[in-house]
Amino acid sequence: MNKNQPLPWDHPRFRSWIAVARACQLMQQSLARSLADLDIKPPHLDILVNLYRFEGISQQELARKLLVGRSNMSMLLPQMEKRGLLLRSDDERDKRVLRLYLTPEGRKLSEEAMAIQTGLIDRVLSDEPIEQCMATADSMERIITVLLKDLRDED
Amino acid sequence: MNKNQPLPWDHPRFRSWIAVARACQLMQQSLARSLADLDIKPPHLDILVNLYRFEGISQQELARKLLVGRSNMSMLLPQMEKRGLLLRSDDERDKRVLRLYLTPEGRKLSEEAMAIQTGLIDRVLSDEPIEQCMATADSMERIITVLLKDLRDED
DNA sequence: AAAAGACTGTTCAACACTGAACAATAAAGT
DNA sequence: ACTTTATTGTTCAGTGTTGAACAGTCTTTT
Repeated sequence: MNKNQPLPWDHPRFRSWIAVARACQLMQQSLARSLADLDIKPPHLDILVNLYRFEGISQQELARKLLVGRSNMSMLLPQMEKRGLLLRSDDERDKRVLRLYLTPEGRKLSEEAMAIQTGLIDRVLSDEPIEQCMATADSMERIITVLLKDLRDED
Repeated sequence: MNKNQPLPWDHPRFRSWIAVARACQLMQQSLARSLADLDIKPPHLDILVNLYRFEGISQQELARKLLVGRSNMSMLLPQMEKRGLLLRSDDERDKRVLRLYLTPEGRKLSEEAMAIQTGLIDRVLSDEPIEQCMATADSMERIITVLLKDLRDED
């Protein structure tokens, strides 16, 4: 029976991925706590970071980058807009889309939040050699490519 | 300004971790689709795998392993019990705890689900050299240790 | 032009997860 | 023995996320 169905935890790639998933889950929880001081949660941070980097992005593009549904953005963004963190302005060329911009206040909060995130990552990864980090990054980017390709093929 | 606040994406460990998180998110979504055939979701799989491995575990211990709240188990387990996948039997030494056991049906479903998960991981990671996988696993396990220590220190 | 199809953002009902309050039980302190 | 403190599992209200249905706008086809 163990011949027909070898136990997954004897499988190196399986073990390896389980560790990745667990680490991610824990990091997410830790990040959530660290961000509580700024009164935002990880999803808000993801939004802020992407607006910081890609000014004028649309809600749709943002949702795609974050791998979430459009409806999710429709819930979070107005709430962040009311809080004065960002602006949603009509695109004149295409009246369907809303283009997103950080306010100065949003930009400031983004920087604080990114500092917290970077600090956390730095502290937790401080024992990992930099070459190992880069090698892992390369691996993960290849994996992301494969998975994104899967995703597109299913439509 | 870039001196005072260097942009995170120029920071190797940051970039590296973002890639890890993204890969995880995508893998989770892909797994959810693959599991749909068996009519279960990733949280159910996590439960099944742990019951498969640690027979007679309590709900509390299970929740701790999965890094979720006890209330979560109180929601999912009765529902899986009704489906005939597992049994919750009283512990005689301590009448507070419920000990969890897979039924034969649950065991069968677990094996099918694990086969699906292993297959997915294998396919997606097939291009990654095995040594790289092991090195990443070591990294991640160190990271997990650090984060779990954090978690304990906060109580 | 007109019609058909595609795309963007919104709404809503369904479901998932959490943390706090709770009841039952066990363990420790007095 | 009795009281206090801890632990286990449950319930519930609050919050987050999703996918489907929808209205408004563009694009393509005819």
